[in-house]
Amino acid sequence: MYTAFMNNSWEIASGSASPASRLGRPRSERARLAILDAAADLLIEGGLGAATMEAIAARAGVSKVTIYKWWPTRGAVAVDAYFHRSEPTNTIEETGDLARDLTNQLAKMIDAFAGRPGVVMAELIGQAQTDPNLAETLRSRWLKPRRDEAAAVLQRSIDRGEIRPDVDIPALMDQLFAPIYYRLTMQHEPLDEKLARTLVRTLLDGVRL
Amino acid sequence: MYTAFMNNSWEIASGSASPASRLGRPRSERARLAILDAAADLLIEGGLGAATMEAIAARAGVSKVTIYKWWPTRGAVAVDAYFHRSEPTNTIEETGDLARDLTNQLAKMIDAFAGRPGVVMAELIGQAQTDPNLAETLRSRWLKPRRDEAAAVLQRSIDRGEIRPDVDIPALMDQLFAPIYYRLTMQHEPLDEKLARTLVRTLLDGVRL
Amino acid sequence: MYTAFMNNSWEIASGSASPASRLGRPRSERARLAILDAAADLLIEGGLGAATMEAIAARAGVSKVTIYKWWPTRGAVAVDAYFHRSEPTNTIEETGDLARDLTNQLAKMIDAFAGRPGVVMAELIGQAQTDPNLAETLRSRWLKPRRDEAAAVLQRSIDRGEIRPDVDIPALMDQLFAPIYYRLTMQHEPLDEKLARTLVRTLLDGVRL
Amino acid sequence: MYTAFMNNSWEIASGSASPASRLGRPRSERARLAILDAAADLLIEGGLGAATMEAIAARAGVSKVTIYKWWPTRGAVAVDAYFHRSEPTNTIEETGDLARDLTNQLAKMIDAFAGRPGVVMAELIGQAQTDPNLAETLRSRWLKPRRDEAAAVLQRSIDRGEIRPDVDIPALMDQLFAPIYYRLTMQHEPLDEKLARTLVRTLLDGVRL
DNA sequence: AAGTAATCGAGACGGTACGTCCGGTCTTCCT
DNA sequence: AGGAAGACCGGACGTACCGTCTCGATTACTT
Repeated sequence: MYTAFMNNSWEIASGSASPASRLGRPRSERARLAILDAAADLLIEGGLGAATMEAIAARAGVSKVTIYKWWPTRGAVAVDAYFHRSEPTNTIEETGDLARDLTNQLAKMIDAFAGRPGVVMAELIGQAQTDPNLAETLRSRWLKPRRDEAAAVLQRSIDRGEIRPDVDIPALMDQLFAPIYYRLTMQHEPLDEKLARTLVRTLLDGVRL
Repeated sequence: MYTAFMNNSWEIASGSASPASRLGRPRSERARLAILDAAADLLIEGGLGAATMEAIAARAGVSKVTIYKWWPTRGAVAVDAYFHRSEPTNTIEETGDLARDLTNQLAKMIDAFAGRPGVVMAELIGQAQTDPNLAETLRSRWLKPRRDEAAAVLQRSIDRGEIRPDVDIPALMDQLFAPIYYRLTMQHEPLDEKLARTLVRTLLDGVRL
Repeated sequence: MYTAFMNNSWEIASGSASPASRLGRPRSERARLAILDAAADLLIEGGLGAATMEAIAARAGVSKVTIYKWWPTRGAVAVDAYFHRSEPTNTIEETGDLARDLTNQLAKMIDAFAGRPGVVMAELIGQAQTDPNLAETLRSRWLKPRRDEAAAVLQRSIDRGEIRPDVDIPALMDQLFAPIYYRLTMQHEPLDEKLARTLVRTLLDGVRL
Repeated sequence: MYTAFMNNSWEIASGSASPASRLGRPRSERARLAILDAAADLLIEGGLGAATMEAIAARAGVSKVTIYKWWPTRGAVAVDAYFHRSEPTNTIEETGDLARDLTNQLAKMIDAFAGRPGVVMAELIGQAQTDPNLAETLRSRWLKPRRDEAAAVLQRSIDRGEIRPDVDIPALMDQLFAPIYYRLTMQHEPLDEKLARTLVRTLLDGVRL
């Protein structure tokens, strides 16, 4: 688990780090940012294939060892770089209208996957198939927050008595989110915002006459 | 497009081979099978990472050039090897009970993804993110046949007047199949046959009270 | 020994070939010439390195097997091709003036080694270091005729009483010819016709005061 | 020019190494020697053909990249390995007797070319026909020192008034040394020490009655 | 005319080595 | 102790030729 690395900023920010960490030369924040920026640039320009450890090190003006010191695999640097650039946009305002709120969240995600960032996310997911650390990071830092948020919206709707109380919430989440990732990775159908409305409507009302 | 390579058996079987193809030493069927078997074995044993061109060549007792002659990338060999082992099982009997038929098909797919073959498929999907040929082959040889079959089942149900005639069939297909691939690749929830029933039920009836 | 192959033209010309050779399809003279021409062209254009069996076959419009049928190594084809283009020029007129006759022969050889043919000969000699067949062919078809001719000139001079009768003729031949090959292959000094005069003069008169 | 590589030991020995060269991990002397030893062994055992980059790397327990880092071609490694084993023996004592001194030097060279080392040298010369770097190295590190030494001996003899002062010294050098290389590479006559005496005698006194 | 035999083109094949790339690890000195 | 520089081993890559091997087609001579 290298999620610890993600918390570095936090550890550094907090003044009361463990006494052991106060020995020797402190970690260079300059190097950390240079690495993340270099990796992010490479990801955007040439995808995951271009973001080799060597290329990142060269571009960041940093030695390879420094990268390995803080991130175990190239996938780890890549996710961090991805979030370094695009994390902020993940909260959503809730109106109380279930269909509208869910549609909004899906549309926001579809929008975030347009263009290069979508390609990069697809490649990260691809890489995660052979990199368990990367998979775990994607789950905990990307998927879970979004699922939790939607699940909360749904739960509140259940509480309001709009939804059958016996539903399988994780399965519902999948029926909402999975098609987006599926189209992102398989490219068999276009990934546009119309999809958001269709998914929510079918989920709520079904297709049976 | 290397899908042409997949059709070799078909092309050869059909009597109308191009006259040019009768010149020179014919392709060695022995080598073709040895390659596919070696690749399939390696995939099962060690995943896509183990199915190196060199390893396949060594195990098949074949030269690397012979592989490159017929498949452009290791992904290409891998899909062919995957299908070489597992293609037959894809048709489904139709009973006329929509829910039952769809559930059966999903359950069959979930079953096919249990164990090593599921891991391999996940890795193939992962690899497809950086290998457009592989992506295209997966779409045309794996996804499409299954989607087409389910779509036909759904269409007949529409014709029988059981389903709203204005539904977005591709989106429905995604709401059925995508969660399976999503759980296969992201591993955030278990992929078991209970999921099949839940997906179909929600799709047909919705969750609204 | 593939010197037999060199005699092919002779064998073909002579009507009374061995009875065994009269069975089956006769050797294609067209292919033989196409091969030699292709090889010679490649030698001139890109040296021995360019005259691969595959390149020769492709350029001659001939299958590789046909070449291997008649020549065992690429060196063999190369010498034959070299002679195919440049053999005629090797006889010399004798005037009876020893110094003049020897100088003429050396000068002629130096001239033959100017430009690309010299480079090709150097490469053939180079290749002969690891190809015994090629070495033997060079000795018997190139070196020996020239040495024999010069040796005969020298012998007649001995008979005329101009030269010490106890000389080591092979060593004399080497002291005349070797410097030319040495400069051709080592390139440490220019290979020009002035060298011919110097070599002959020193050989005849020595350098002692 | 990779002769620079040959001088590494010298450059390192000299105290004035460039400041840049003190950065990073220093070159591994262990690897350098392992490579040269492995190459020399392979040369002796199987000639230049056996001294592939892969074989050298495997035998030296070194990666191919490390070899390519310091030597551009296999010829380059081969010469270095050759000299690594046999360089020391090249100086000669001078007695003041011209014939004797020259004969001694030639005999020493003939002796050095007996057995496997002679074969290897012949192959190096052969390879040099298509490898300009190798050719240059042979000239500067092998031929030139020996020619310079003999030329100095000759010059002193001229100074003593024993030899015609107008002689073409390079041509004389060739008439002495070339026959040895010629017999080494063409194998048309035996290369024994008797040749040394014959060459010197003819050079000094000529053959004219 | 049918049969026999060798040749030829095309091109697939196993094999060896090539020169390169990247991953991870290491060693050195500098800060 | 952290970091930049960079050398190092290992493994795989994709390519070039080699020499061998099928094929089917052609071209003679022999019955």
